[in-house]
Amino acid sequence: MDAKRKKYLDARAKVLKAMAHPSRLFIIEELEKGERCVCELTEMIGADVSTVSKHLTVLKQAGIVTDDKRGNQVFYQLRVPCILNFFGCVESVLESQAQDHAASLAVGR
Amino acid sequence: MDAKRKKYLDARAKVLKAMAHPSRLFIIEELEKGERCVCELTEMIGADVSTVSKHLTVLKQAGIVTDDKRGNQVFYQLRVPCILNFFGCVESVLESQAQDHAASLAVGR
DNA sequence: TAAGTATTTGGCAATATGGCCAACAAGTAA
DNA sequence: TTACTTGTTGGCCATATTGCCAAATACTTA
Repeated sequence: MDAKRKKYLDARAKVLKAMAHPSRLFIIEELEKGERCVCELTEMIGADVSTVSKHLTVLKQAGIVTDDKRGNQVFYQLRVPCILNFFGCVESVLESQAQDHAASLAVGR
Repeated sequence: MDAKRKKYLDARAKVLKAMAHPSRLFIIEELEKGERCVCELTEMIGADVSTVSKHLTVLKQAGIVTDDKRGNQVFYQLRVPCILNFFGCVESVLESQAQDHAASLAVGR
């Protein structure tokens, strides 16, 4: 694997890694509906504000969201609108797992 | 966030997490072309066989690949053919980052 | 059976992640 | 100014990840 290929893979892995956490997926899905301030997301997630803020930093550094401070609050928004189409394939993976599980139950394994 | 939503997010995060590593992305891209044995992947990645084997275990447990032992060798294949379409959006994120970077250079920031 | 090849597993060390609390920064309002 | 609200940052701890080596397992072939 040459250096160019490695760089390509590193960049893509970084974006996926930023998405690969339940709270961060939640944030992404929520921002699909429109911008949200940190306090709203914190309320919905039910973790400490500092925790949510750090998740948002991860998403921002990965280039997935941008922020906009207005008065007291900071509003986050999705930077790339397609981000959720992205999940069609994750669904397929999950569905095929479910099928396997059903099949193994039927066979009695 | 209710229990059902949490379960949904956990399942999707798990699949993304399994993909979020350069060597595992490499494996996924390589398997798009057809099945490969562990020794071929190891050769291409240039890490220890045991390391590659563990990456494959991660992908298998996430439901992304399946394995098939034939004789001495174990061949891995993608379980879900769409897995690479999946990357259109990652590309968008990376491109928008690149644009920002170019813009900030132009402005002299 | 003995030796060789392919792969997985266990163990360990280094590093990264996630989440909480406390402290700080910035804005608003009394 | 003082007090309050919203967010971010630093510190700390528990846990997870990654990667290597060594050992074990499974097949094949001499």
